[in-house]
Amino acid sequence: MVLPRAARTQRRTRIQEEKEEQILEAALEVFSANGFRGATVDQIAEVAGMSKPNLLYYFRTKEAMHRSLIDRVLDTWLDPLRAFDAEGNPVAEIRSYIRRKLEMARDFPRESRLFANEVLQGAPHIVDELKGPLKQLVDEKAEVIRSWAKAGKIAKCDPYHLIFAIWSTTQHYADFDVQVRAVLGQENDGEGRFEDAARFLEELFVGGLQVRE
Amino acid sequence: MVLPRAARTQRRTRIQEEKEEQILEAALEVFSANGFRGATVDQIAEVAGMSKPNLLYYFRTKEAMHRSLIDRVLDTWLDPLRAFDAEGNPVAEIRSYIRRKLEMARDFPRESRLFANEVLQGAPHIVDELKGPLKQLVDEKAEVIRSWAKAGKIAKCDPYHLIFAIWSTTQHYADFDVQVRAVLGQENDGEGRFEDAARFLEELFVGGLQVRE
DNA sequence: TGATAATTTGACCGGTTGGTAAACATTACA
DNA sequence: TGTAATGTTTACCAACCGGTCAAATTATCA
Repeated sequence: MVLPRAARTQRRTRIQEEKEEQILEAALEVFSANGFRGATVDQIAEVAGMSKPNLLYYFRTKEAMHRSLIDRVLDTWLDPLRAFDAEGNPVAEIRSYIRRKLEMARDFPRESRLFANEVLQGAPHIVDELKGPLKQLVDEKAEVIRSWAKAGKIAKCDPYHLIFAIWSTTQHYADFDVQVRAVLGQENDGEGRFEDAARFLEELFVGGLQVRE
Repeated sequence: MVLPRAARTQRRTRIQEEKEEQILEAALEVFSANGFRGATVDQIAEVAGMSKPNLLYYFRTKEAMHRSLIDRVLDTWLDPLRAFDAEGNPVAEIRSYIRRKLEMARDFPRESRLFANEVLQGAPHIVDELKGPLKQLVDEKAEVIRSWAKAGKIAKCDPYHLIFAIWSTTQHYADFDVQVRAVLGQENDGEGRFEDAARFLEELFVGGLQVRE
């Protein structure tokens, strides 16, 4: 029988497992570098090392690949924010949130760019997720930040814009990597750059959120 | 004669002037929303209100339109940074730089997204400009910031990462607009949001750069 | 081992896309 | 006003793209 993947029963073959992983890896590579429209199925197939019809045997459409990737990324992407602990020390929590986000930008730049591509072009596939689960999570954590400010543990500030600022500054190193490299030059291209960025951002946010008169 | 636009003599017709403007306006709309690959010439022609061959009479290729736009944007985009004055008051200079960048994100979001799309996908058309003119300008201004830090007027910090942080936080409101809107909700959608962002960012950077023991 | 299900491939299809050719229309200007 | 240059349109093309199909190959397991 030649049932499409989605319609098959629970049990997944070893080959299915492997090939789907292979495909998603290739799709991530291609989508993140070219956007949804800019990526071609042939290209993904080539990177995945298989023929196009073979690829389409596992994912019936280009959209299906993309959705599968987006869902996976969206979920793990928010882990650092979920880890934000209301009971912890505010400054330490913010500091570690920044560092974790920055590590993700360093270790998973393709995932960041996949997401950036999507949002930049109006987030046609994920508006609902943004307005639903994402907003809900941010609302919740914003309340935590607000309570810290109220208790005088950090400066009074708009928690939403604080979160946006952390997102944008950290993801910048993945999404605008080419620009960052171009401006900084070849020297200091590896771990040093990451540490410089981490140090700067931590001081910026910790200093900027210090309670002042 | 039917010479292509680029090969014509100096003098440009009134019609050329008008139509090229019309086309670039349409191209900006379409490119910024869909990326280079995602945009189609037909789409641009429709938005510009003319037939595709007519459009291609003014810009011989899709690339030519894109390049023309990118060149224009790249130039005006750096104006705020050029205005950075070594002689001015450091805190005031940084504050006004942030505000100006944020105003650009508000007033020219399409230009910001055009640029973001380009860089996100590896900046294939503008790597040279990034490594050349852009790097040079940033190097120059970084030196100014470093001198301020040395003179004890602001906290010691990596000037490059400071500039990246200002770029990313401000442009975020143009590039990730959909996400920002989704998280903040409909209420407070207009000028208020802009003012909130401006106030937050100014305090963040001014506070973060304050000289401390 | 053999039969059945799962996997892989080459050939192909209809729609879209960037771009062209050439005829037609309009404008500028002597 | 006449005419040459400029501007516009219709019809079209070759390449590409997402996806299908049926036949061939390989894996699974009774």
